Amino acid sequence: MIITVASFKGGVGKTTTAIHLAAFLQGQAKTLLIDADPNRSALSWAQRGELPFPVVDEWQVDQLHNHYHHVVIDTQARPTQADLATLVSHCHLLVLPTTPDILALDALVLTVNHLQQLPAPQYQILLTAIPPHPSRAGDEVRSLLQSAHLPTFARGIRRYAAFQKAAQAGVPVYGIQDPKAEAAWQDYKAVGQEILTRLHP
Amino acid sequence: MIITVASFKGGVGKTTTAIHLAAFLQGQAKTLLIDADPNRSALSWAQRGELPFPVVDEWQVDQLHNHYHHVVIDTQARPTQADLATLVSHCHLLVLPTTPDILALDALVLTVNHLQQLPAPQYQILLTAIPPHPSRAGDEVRSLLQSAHLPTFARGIRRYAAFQKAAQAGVPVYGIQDPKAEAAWQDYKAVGQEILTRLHP
Amino acid sequence: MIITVASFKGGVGKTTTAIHLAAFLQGQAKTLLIDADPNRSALSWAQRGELPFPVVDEWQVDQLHNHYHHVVIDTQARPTQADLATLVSHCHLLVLPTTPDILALDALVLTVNHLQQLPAPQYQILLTAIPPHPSRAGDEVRSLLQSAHLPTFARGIRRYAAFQKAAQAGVPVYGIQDPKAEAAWQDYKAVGQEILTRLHP
Amino acid sequence: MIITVASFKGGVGKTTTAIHLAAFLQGQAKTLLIDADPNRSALSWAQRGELPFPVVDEWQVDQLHNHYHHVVIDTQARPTQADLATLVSHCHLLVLPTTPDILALDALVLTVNHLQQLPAPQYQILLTAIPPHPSRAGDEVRSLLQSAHLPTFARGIRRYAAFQKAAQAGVPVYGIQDPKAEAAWQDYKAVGQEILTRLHP
DNA sequence: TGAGTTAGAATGGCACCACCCGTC
DNA sequence: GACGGGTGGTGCCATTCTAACTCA
Repeated sequence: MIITVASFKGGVGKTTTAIHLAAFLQGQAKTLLIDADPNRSALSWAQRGELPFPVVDEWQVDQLHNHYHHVVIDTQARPTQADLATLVSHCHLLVLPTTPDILALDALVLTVNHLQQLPAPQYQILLTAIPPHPSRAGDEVRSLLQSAHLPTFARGIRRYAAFQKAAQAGVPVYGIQDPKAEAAWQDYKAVGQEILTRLHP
Repeated sequence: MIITVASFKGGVGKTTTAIHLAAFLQGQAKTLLIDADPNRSALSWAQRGELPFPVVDEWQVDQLHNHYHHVVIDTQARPTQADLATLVSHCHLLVLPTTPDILALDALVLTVNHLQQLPAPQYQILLTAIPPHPSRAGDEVRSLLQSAHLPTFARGIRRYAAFQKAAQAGVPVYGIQDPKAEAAWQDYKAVGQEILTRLHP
Repeated sequence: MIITVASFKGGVGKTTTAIHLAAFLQGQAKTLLIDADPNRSALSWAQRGELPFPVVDEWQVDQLHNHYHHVVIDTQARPTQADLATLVSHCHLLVLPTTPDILALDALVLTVNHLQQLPAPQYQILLTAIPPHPSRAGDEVRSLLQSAHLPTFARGIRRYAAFQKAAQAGVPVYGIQDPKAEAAWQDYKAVGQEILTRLHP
Repeated sequence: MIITVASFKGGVGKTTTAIHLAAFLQGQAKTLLIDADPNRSALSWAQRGELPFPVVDEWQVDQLHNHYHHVVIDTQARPTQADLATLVSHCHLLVLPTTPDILALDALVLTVNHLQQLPAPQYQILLTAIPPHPSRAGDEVRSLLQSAHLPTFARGIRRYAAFQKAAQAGVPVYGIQDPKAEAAWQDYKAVGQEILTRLHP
């Protein structure tokens, strides 16, 4: 199973999402994370600590990826139209993380417009960095997306300082000392479940 | 005076910074904002409401920019090394917004490394989206940057929902109804002052 | 029903206990609190704000107390042996608040020794200001008291800043703005229940 | 030098203060602690373990106290006006421990009112059982006392479980095994220093 | 090898702040 | 429109338990 994570805009938790989806899938079967983002964020995350799956850059892929059951790809931000077509055609699901704010939604709309010109694109939008109650930004954006009939994960990822600590420590969020680490990990586990039920009903 | 805003990573408040620095400079003299980001975030911000200065894309620049005293340029994310050289050589100050988190700092280091290979680059780092007390992420990252002798604005921009509302309303942050709108605007005004005293001591 | 609150040692929550037991009983029937402590703590508590029952000093009692169903008496600290005998013989239950520390227990032992020389004294010990987990001071002292066959309330009162705020505001603890106000009140409600089931089985 | 410790209200650390001031003074010269509190808390403290100075009750005083350079007296709680006059006139300094809460302050005000009717009373207020950060109860009460021009020790005594352990073990706080024992002892040492500089400038 | 010492995990109370939603 | 209640995230501290580590 190949999961690609992409977004037009940076800073929306693309790398965090790739890492934690890979961590979830690793719980099911051998998983590989390919860091195709020129910033090499996922690689430096892995370098600072230890992740339960290997992380490689896109040049090391050929000799490896048929040893793995699942592959998660962290792509560069702002893919071109052509890039998008390639991405979509080579994966089972394209995950589009976005924060619940106007600027990110703007960029999301551009991406989706491009996607919908492709034949039967498999993609799903993931709301990330959702601010805590009483902000309703998360709910508002979700219902907005749903009313636009855009495929969105039912579960979103809340904004927790635990994710920052995890990035700093170089581990998945469940590996750090934080009162909200468990809740943060549950969010990604729920999203991982949604992916599994979508692709293997 | 030409101010360029750039960053390797998206989602760090690049567009917000460009808009509010332009709003500040407009208070001194006629100012133009050039939106050179392919996402056209600044343009869509302007389109949703009204900004006190004109916003144009990079193709409309030639016939305009000598009518203006100040020009702020919102560049695309992830400029190449060559792009950076061009940006730096054509402006009086390069502003590098960054959020106080590891992933953004990673990208910042790449940018700065590139910059320091250029002759006498004029740039300054701006901390944005600083989480509220009791988080000390802002202070920690600032002292980290200072201990690395990187030029950093003394004032940072705090994370306020008011900025989201401003983006949605298409106005600068002082133009919206929000208890923290004033504080948010003060942050950018202080940064604008720092720029003025740096460039016109 | 007449409840007397007494202790050899001050600072163990005697006044707080008297006030909150009266507040609980007021929920059942008309209740009067008599402040017989020379420090007049209960009266000054009532004066700072508003309590749901009247508070009077011991000189105002005669003309009043037959209008009330329940009477709670806050006595002075360090009653003499003779005082104790009088107290016990004129109430249905003597409540002895004590904090879970050695110095308070010392004083408690003196009180209890005196009490046990009286015929069939009705009294029960209430643990107050119990420090939070992981301190086990509360549990340790409770089992110590039980192993000495001293009648002790099953529920203790935990140490919460909410009680201080309540004293300052002049209201019962449920009347203030504090995240732990509800838990604090539940403690006293449970103790009140224990009293009711003891006296009206 | 004769130091008397008194308070209208119990449970504010009167005995703990007397013991630790005596322990401090013992470091300067031979010191005697007179336990005049009917609860005999200091005596039972001494009995449970070993203190570096003798503790006697008020009946054993006559034949002893001229052998000692310093004498600390732990008085009973709630002295009458007459008691207070006697206490003040027979000591060099009256130390009034109080916890930073409204009920204790109430009692303190009564004491101070009585004191100020005496000629040139030498007394100083000591804040005890100060709750830890982030509570600011200690600071608030101290500035309140200072704004009322009441003589207050600059250093307060923080609330530490170490004091309970010390009482249980029958030793001064520095004699027990506890991570905060040293900090607790420093608090009293600082207060002792303040006394010395006040009385022997 | 055993005992004392220290380092870290876990827990809970607390204050602060940002945010939304009522009321006045 | 300002103000207060309510909610939730975050950091900090005190405390205890456990585990590792040192020293005799």
